[in-house]
Amino acid sequence: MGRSPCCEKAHTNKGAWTKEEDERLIAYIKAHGEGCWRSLPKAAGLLRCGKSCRLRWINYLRPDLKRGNFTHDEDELIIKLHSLLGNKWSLIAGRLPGRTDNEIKNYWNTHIRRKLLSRGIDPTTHRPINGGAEPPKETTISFGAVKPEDAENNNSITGKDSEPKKEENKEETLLFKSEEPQVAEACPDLNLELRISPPSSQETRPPPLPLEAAKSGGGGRVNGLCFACILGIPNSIDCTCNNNEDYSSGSSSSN
DNA sequence: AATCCAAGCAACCGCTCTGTT
DNA sequence: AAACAGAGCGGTTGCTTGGAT
Repeated sequence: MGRSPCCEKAHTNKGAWTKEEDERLIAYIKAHGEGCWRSLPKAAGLLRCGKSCRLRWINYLRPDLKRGNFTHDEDELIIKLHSLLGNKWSLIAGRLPGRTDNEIKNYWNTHIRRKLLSRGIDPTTHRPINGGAEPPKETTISFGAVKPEDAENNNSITGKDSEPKKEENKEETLLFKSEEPQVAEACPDLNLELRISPPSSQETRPPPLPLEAAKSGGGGRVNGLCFACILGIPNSIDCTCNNNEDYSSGSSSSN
């Protein structure tokens, strides 16, 4: 479609990053912020594509990255979120502070997939591998902090598979027929009527690690917050606590 | 000790989405 | 409304490393 390339490939390095490149990138971002990725390489004196710089920063150089092994709790949370969201790695990563989408995606493909298979669970459908073919049941997942009036609006989308379409205007209620009745089986403690908000910037993230909440299920509370609020889904119909105001005030800046 | 193979991870590629003109 | 540019996402690739033979 005649799109101009994101960079001039002939004069860009590829492959593994050198320490010097890392240092240049870190120094530049510390001094100027993340800004415009397209122009960053030139400004920083890097012979790299802007996309490459962005990826390197986000996946490896960012100071708030946790790195290291995933804990058992993180494993379980990833599984539950994946059963709800599918391969929406960035959304899943948004609920795991210090983890990147790429990291989670790799971890899923290398560890969790196998783990689920060994449990006799299909990692794609979260359904028992030998399980029967139950008819799809309707599941509601909502994205974004839905305003009451919006919730009333009929802007629900009905789809067929478990992969809800991307959020629209960050406020969209998705109603889809899940082919995954097994979600309830795999996670009987999860309230499937969830509203998932898009991941926001680090400052506006929900409180870290909603692990206890995930473990305790939809009804569980951590620090007085219900699971919906901990997932960054204030004002949802699933909210069972009274922290909506606190929450929305701190996480209103959307991306 | 050398070779082979599989697993893990970093990085790339192509596509889609979103904002701007 | 259409075209364009930039950013972000998900799938895939390929290199590195560690264990097995």
